[in-house]
Amino acid sequence: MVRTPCCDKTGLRKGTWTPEEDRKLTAYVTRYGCWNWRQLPKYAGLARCGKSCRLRWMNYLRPNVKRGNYSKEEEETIIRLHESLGNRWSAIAAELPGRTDNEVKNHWHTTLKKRFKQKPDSKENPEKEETKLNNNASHLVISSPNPPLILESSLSSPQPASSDQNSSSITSDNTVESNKFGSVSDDNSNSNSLFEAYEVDSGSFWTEPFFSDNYYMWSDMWVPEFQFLDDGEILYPFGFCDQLEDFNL
DNA sequence: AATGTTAGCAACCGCCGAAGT
DNA sequence: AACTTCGGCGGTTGCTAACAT
Repeated sequence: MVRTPCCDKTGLRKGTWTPEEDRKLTAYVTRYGCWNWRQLPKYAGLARCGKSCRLRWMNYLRPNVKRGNYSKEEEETIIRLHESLGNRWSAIAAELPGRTDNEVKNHWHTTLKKRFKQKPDSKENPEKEETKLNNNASHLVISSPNPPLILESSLSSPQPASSDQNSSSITSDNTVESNKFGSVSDDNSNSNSLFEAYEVDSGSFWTEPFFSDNYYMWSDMWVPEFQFLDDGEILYPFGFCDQLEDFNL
């Protein structure tokens, strides 16, 4: 079987993303969604392979991606799930709202593994114990922790991570389940609040991100005035959500 | 201050399974 | 059934800032 290479070796950029590339990708995905990652860079005006765009969006640009220090609870969750699941980083990350598999993996390798090694009774590469995987369902039931955990299987499209404010996650069957981190914060001052407000108002944003009648018109697409801050945060413009609704997104 | 080493993280690579043709 | 395409995943690499000498 011959597979086409994921990257055209000629003319495609590699390496660190520039703010301009971030802006283009964010603007495009925000408006049109990720209808086809391989085709997307062409329409978004990016000299990147689709995989690179997907990775950048999922791990960095996507709204609600939580960055910065891990809480004690998050670290304990990673350690506990790693004991149960092994290196199934996407499944572990699914239990940590806002964290990506890449970030969880990095944190494990850079921090937690060393700490883990210091404990003589810890298992470095534990067998995957008693994981029951239902191939048809979206839930993975782990019977070792008590109470049993129900993990979402990896989602195929950009899924808004649950907000810190409501400490809940949206399951694939559109039910909302509270997560075990529990504490509800009243702090609405963080920079994600604008986007989160939009998510609440428009459930179709992630499920109907693409309208086919003019998706090809990237050259005249509306590009909001994003501000990319030094720490990686993105400030969405005032009225951004209203404008999205005007586009029937 | 200069150089070497380490840690942390962003990004790439290659493989796999699912879905489509 | 065979092949192709795509999204997703985990392993790995390479860059850079921080730290040590």
